[in-house]
Amino acid sequence: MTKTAIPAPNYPRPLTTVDVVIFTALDEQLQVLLVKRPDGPKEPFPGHWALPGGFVDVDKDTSLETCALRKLKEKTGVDAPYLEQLGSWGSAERDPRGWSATHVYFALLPQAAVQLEKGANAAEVAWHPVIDHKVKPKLAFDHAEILAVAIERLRSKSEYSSLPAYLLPAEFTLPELQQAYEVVLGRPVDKSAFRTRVLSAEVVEETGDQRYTTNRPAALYRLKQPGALTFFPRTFSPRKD
Amino acid sequence: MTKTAIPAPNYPRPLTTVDVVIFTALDEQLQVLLVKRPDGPKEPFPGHWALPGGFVDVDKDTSLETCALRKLKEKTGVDAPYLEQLGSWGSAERDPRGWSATHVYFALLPQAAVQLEKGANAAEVAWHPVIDHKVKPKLAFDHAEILAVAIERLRSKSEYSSLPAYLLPAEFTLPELQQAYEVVLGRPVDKSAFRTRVLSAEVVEETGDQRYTTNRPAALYRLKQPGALTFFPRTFSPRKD
DNA sequence: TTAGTAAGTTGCACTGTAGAACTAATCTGA
DNA sequence: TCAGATTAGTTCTACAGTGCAACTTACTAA
Repeated sequence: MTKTAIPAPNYPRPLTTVDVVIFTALDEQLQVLLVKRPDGPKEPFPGHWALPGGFVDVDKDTSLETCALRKLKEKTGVDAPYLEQLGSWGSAERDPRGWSATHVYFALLPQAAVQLEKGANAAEVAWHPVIDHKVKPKLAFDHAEILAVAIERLRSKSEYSSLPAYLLPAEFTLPELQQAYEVVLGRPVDKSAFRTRVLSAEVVEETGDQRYTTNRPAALYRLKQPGALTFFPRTFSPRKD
Repeated sequence: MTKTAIPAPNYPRPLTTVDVVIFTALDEQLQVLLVKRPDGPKEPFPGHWALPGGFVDVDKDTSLETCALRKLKEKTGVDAPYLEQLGSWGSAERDPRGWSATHVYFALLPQAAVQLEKGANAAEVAWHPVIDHKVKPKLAFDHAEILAVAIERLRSKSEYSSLPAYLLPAEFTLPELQQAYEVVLGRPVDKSAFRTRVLSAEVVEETGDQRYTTNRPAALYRLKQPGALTFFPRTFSPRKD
């Protein structure tokens, strides 16, 4: 409490939680991080898979976003190169412990960066492939609905922005970036159109190095504005003036 | 409490509120509905203008969205033809009464439908023109930041969707719709490109009637899918197959 | 009947994409 | 050392959607 504090009215308060939808690209598939909920008679959805998250700690967390970053770091051990708010879900019924509202964030991670934390109070943590806007296991709470919205947001935003680049490490080749788009969008993308789009939008810049694999080497690029999204030109396109 | 209820952990809980950003077009300007906060020593931001909103009532409100609809109706007396979640803001500092999280919705209304409620517990309620992503008065809490995000969302979504149509009554002419876009986007829009866009995207359908004013009458249209958004074709355009 | 005004159409240049066919650089195995 | 396979990257053409300007149409008002 600060010294300017004003007493709050005494209404009953909903439970406040934060959940994070964490995406990565692995085995040429879009995958999402899930945790297994603990067993026990007083636990909601015991043994179900769920999105990582939990209660806001009004002492530890100064804001919803720092709370999301904390939960992300607890499960993956990394800071996400991209974190965005997805929305919030709240109702009397979604949690058997009472009226609850959850604030959902989604993050994109390069697979290489991640070392899943299985120690301590972390229950089982695993990547699950996203197939047809869903994962295989039945999820706890309303997390299946939340996940579907997250996937839809990721897909639609990838149609006109640099978002899928955050599934890759800081340096990548254009064919790798194209594949990230294809994994997210779930369809092939034309090579030449893709290259002109990305290069003319000035999304990336060359590092000067090349990646040598089994065939012709590919030029390496990095994002011009790491952490930010670049948008491709849209309709109602800008006038000349 | 339902009979399947599970006891909730005893953490201290943040305050939970819902705010609504209500837009309309009036006098060829984008305008937003604001309410004046009550005066009093135990009131935060006394006398400041603020977005309409307030605490979630865990007895009256079954979900965040019904709570938003309730607050909308309290201030305007109407059901909004369009309501969408904008996001949530939560931190230890944003409200002097303690750690609070607000869930923000935004709504679009035709001016004609609205009759501002000034009676009862409603304080002063008024439309304020949006100029340069801001309103004139200094707003309470972090509402200036929230409003800026709402305006930005409205603008960017209007670039590629039928969103501005919800600023108009159910029946409208194409020049009226074009003007709604111009008010929201803050720039002129080419007439012929606009018409081909709107008509080929099948956003609207003719009612068969015409609006007679002082000159050549204009054909009346209505939305083909009232309540839903239609999107214009975007980049990475669909393949032929 | 004519002038004025707003609704609606037409034609052309320009931009960005889809698609396919091409060239370039490397590795592998004979 | 050279041929074939493979992946990186380029070029060319057709086409769709837009920006812009000039045009036609339908009404009102004097």
